[in-house]
Amino acid sequence: MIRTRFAPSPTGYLHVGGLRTALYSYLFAKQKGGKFLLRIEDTDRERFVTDGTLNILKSLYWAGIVPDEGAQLGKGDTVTQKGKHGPYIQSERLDIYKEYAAELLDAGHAYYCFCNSERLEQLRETQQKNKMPTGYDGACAAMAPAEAKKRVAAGEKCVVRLKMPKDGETRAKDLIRGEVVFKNELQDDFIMLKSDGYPTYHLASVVDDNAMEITHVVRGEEWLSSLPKHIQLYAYFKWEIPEFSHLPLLLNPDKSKLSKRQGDVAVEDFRAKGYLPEAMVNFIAFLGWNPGTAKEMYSLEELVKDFSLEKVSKASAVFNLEKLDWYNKEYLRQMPLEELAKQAMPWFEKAGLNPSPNRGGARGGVWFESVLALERERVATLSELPAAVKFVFILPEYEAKLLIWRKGTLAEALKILPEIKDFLAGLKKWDKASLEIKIGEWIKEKDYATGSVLWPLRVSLSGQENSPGPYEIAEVLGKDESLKRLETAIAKLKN
RNA sequence: GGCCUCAUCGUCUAAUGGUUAGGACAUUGCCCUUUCAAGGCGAAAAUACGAGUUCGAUCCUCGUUGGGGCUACCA
Repeated sequence: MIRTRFAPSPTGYLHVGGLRTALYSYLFAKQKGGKFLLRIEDTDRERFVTDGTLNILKSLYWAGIVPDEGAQLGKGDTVTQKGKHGPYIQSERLDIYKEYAAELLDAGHAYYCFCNSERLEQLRETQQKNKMPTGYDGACAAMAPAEAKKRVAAGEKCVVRLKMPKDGETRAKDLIRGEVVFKNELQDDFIMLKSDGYPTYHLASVVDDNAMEITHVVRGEEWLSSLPKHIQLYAYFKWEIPEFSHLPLLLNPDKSKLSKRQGDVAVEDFRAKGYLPEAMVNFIAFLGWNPGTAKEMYSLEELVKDFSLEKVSKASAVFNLEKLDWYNKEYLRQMPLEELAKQAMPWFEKAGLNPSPNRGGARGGVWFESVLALERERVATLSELPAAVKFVFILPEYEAKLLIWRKGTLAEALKILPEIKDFLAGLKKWDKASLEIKIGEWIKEKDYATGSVLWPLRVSLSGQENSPGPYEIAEVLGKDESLKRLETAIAKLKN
């Protein structure tokens, strides 16, 4: 049984890079009929953020990535846990890490270290100055275990370091990169248990991945350098080593490391901007992976079918929003109107536009859908929708000269607008299709240039230079409102 | 500085030891058209550089350059 995990730290929000890591991990597990779990790595008490876990959970669920096991989003926005390998929150597993650390201590694979940060800092400085590789010099490794124990018992502050072999090399397999080789002489004895009793990432993640029976570790490339540490831990514990996949990182448009300074990096920011989860997932999935076919639109289900870790590219990818906009537009167009109305509703409330005014007669709630249909193909995000259709709710202020077609004249507009208004007033059927036919016939009969009628008509109805066509606007506005707006336009021209 | 790692159009990427180096987004031209959007048909745009292997390298090897990661009692 394949088991993968996503193991974020609750330091605030879910990063888009994290979303991709979670996604790839999820896709791989689902494709193989395995399980995807969520573990919370909250071993850094300084960076801990209270609602961090909740925020991550919300973003993950929003994207449709729901863990089978581990931390879950519970009712009423709470964090719950599910599964037999728990707890899945590392701060609740402190005793477990201590036990394993003790085991390594007893076996002589680890030792207490009493060096203070001043000494370590100085050591690092000298090493840098002498162009030496930096790292702990192993000073405390020489201390007799009995003495070390005595000092610990006396309450002296200390950490626990792992003894790393200093000769030969460590070879590891990575599903994306192939074999990776590290020289052991460069490996220093790293800290696995901090002086506050919390484990570092290295110890905690290895212990947990083993305890939670993780078969495939999918994580960011920033972990590649510490892979030898983890391999050594597995070796000392005599545990089976999982398969590793280190994903390439995401970059800013200037190719620097993706940062908050150069734009949004939190998944919740994109959600707040009105991006759809389908678009976000599709876009993120294609940053570093593609099926090798021309197929661009992929639902989460389709990704589960076609995704493959081996096809993930090795090079880091620029996080370029232009394509996200395109994806979002596409999904906005594909979405059933009823669903769009549901999702757009909060945005209209926020904009102070009442989405269900007593308009459109018997059509009632369907009216809102027809309003959205007007502009859905012209906006990139949900958040742009209210402003785009505001003209339906409130006729914008506009200059009289806007009513004059670029190939027409004031006199012409002044002549045609009242005529078309009278003609429309006599019509019985008021839907887009019949309006289009009737008005078309009328124009032909009168032998007017199409634009000389449609332009002023459209501007009268929308009050805008750019807008959807006059027939569809007229249908949405209804006959009374349409005629009223024509009246207004004519009055404007006469002034 | 040291170590690890990566390198195809502006961006995401496809491809093979022999191709007109393909697609998508973005840009742009034309068409459609009352405007905008959409749509249709086009255009421009890349194998970082230098050696080597080879009849032939974008592809294999080495080097250079450039980017990124790590180098924390952060993850």
